Amino acid sequence: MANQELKILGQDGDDVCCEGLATAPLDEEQAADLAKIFKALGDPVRLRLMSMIASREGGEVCVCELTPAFELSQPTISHHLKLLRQAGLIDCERRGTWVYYWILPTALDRLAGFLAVPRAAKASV
Amino acid sequence: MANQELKILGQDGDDVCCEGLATAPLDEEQAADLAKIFKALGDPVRLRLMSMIASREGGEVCVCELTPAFELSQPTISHHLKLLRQAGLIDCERRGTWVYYWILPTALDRLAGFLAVPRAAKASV
DNA sequence: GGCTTGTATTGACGTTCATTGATGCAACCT
DNA sequence: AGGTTGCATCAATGAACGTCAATACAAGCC
Repeated sequence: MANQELKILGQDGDDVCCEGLATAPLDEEQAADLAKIFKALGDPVRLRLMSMIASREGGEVCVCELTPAFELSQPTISHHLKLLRQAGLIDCERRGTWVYYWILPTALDRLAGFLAVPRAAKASV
Repeated sequence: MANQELKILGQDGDDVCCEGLATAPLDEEQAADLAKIFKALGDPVRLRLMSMIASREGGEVCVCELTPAFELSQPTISHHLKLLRQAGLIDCERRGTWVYYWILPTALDRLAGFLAVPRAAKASV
């Protein structure tokens, strides 16, 4: 269950993580990889899921606590969780009857680093 | 031309920018606002446009330099630039015949700050 | 004025996405 | 074994998205 996420930025080979948005123009492959992750965050339900999980004391949340927070069907929440997992943003584990999700902070850190604009590029504002 | 972007995070009123992803669960409105911005970044063409503009010496790029970098029609590039502008990520100005685009670093900084996960939430990894 | 070049907008089309009800699978309980 | 609960997958549908050709608009040039 934990081995389904996509190959993520700079896991090996080309290293997207350490290059900022402003260091050099992205090539098509880098852009496609990153776009998948941003797209995963580009939905209000998924952003709320992320924040619900990330802000959780202990770092883990049971699906049974996430689903009732939305006025959406259970399959829909399950679908969004799957997309976040495929983007490498969260992971999960089954423990008995319940499934627990947690954030993968490394992915978030890489995104944050990617977005941080070096001072040079800020001069024009 | 410069006054069309959406009302952005924490421009006034509710302040999304200073709350991290992990500080508290997002409410629906905050999530919807942020999702628009992440969605704007969730396309490879738009990410490449962003990096081409951001990595540009001087911080400004003419559309006439962006369009030929893609195997896409000129209206398509124009459409993507419009979406980025509506998300508050870039702005533009017409100077004579040409239109120049530049990055709005504040928006990127806010996103980066939002994604930076506090140490507490990282313990579980 | 009319012509040319650069950019934005419109309208249409095919694809992808979010959502749901129905169903399947896993784990517990009696 | 049978029943129940938690979660994932499937198949279908309507909405949103990316793309383009055609067109419109803006600015410079003749």
